[in-house]
Amino acid sequence: MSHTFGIRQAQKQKTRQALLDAALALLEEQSLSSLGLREVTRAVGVAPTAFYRHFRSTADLGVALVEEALGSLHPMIRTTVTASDNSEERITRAVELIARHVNAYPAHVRFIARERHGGVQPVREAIRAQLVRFAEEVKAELAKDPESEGWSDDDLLMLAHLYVDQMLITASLFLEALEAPEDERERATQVATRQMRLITIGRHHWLD
Amino acid sequence: MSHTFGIRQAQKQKTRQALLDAALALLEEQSLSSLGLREVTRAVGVAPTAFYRHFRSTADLGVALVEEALGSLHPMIRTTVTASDNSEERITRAVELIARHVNAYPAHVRFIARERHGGVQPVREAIRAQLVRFAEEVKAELAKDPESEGWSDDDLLMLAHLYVDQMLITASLFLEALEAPEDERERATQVATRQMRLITIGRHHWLD
DNA sequence: AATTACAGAGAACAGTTGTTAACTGCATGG
DNA sequence: CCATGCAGTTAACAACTGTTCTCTGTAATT
Repeated sequence: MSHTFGIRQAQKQKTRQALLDAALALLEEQSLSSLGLREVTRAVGVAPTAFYRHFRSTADLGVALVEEALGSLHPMIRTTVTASDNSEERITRAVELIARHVNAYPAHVRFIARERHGGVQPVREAIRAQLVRFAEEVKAELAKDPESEGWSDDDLLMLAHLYVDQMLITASLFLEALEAPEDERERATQVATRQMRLITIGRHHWLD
Repeated sequence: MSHTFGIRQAQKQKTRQALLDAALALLEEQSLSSLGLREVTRAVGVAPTAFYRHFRSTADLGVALVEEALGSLHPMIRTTVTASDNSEERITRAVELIARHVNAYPAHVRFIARERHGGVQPVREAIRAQLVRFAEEVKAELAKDPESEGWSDDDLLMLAHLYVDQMLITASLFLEALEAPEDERERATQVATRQMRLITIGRHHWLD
């Protein structure tokens, strides 16, 4: 589908992306449920009616933003949990990776954190579905680890969700400290690392 | 201040509360940043301009809602962490307490979860400040526990924040399952309990 | 070369919004 | 008992919203 890219299709996708970018920028200071269609088109510089050529409504645009934002988050989560010899090293690497991602895509992270419990139901559901997929991937990755021997499927999924939620909390923590002085960001890193470590310790002794 | 309650003051507080209640109800299907002043007054049945007698803006009303919502959450959190002999029993009691609170004040819980990362800065900050206070209380309660011997202040606070965040996650999980069939709510309880248990295990072995 | 498809523009609509001003009625304090 | 304070009303404003319909230019198809 859509393998043939004429000038036409290219231009359409270009303004579509411009609408998504403008919306994401506007959403730094408000929620999706208050984002106006005209507001977005005005920021892009196109007529309000052009919006309908790409999205049914701002809620529809929001769902598209979920795909974009969590699409970019996808590789991060997988790498985070990938097994390595030293588990302490894995933790610090994971936290650093999250910090790096927040620095690279702050608007995406903010959008997900904000709209996960936001006022637009289709968007909430889209985020929830993606997070469930993430948790399943994390579970599969955890299952490979020899440390997961004797774990039930339910417990693995429970731990996976705990990790996913903890990642979001950490990302949101870094986001709040984005423009803060260096020492506060360092403090955030320390807290996140220790929380992750405590969870990992709990994982080690789960089967006692 | 305001110990003398004439008929006048009583009526004022009555409509003020009516505005808060109406706003909270309207916020079940949208975010605060899209809540209109007229929308609220219409729901209460007063003139739009009456709004200004109580709040400067809807953001101001939001801050007031934070106090109300987290005021009712306050006793819950304290009881949750209160020490008891059996730590397993403490966990199930805590989870049950959260479930009970969500059932009793679903709108409050939804509001906090939604606006914690929402689009209105003063409200975000108010929630953050309250959660910091909660974490400090939890830390103080944890410090009393003989199990906290040898823990640094930083680590106690780190654990306290982990507990507070986990409570919010659990509350939000119960909220999503509020009108779901019984078996899904039971599953939510199981997941929440086991996550809490894993954290507690990590806490037990922290000083190894 | 002629025809079609379609992204985007333009204008107009009914309805909504926040905010200001001047008012009314009544509980309160002197 | 009278004067003041103030919660709530009424009316009006300019600005904004989402949506519909009609139109235009041009890339794609035949």
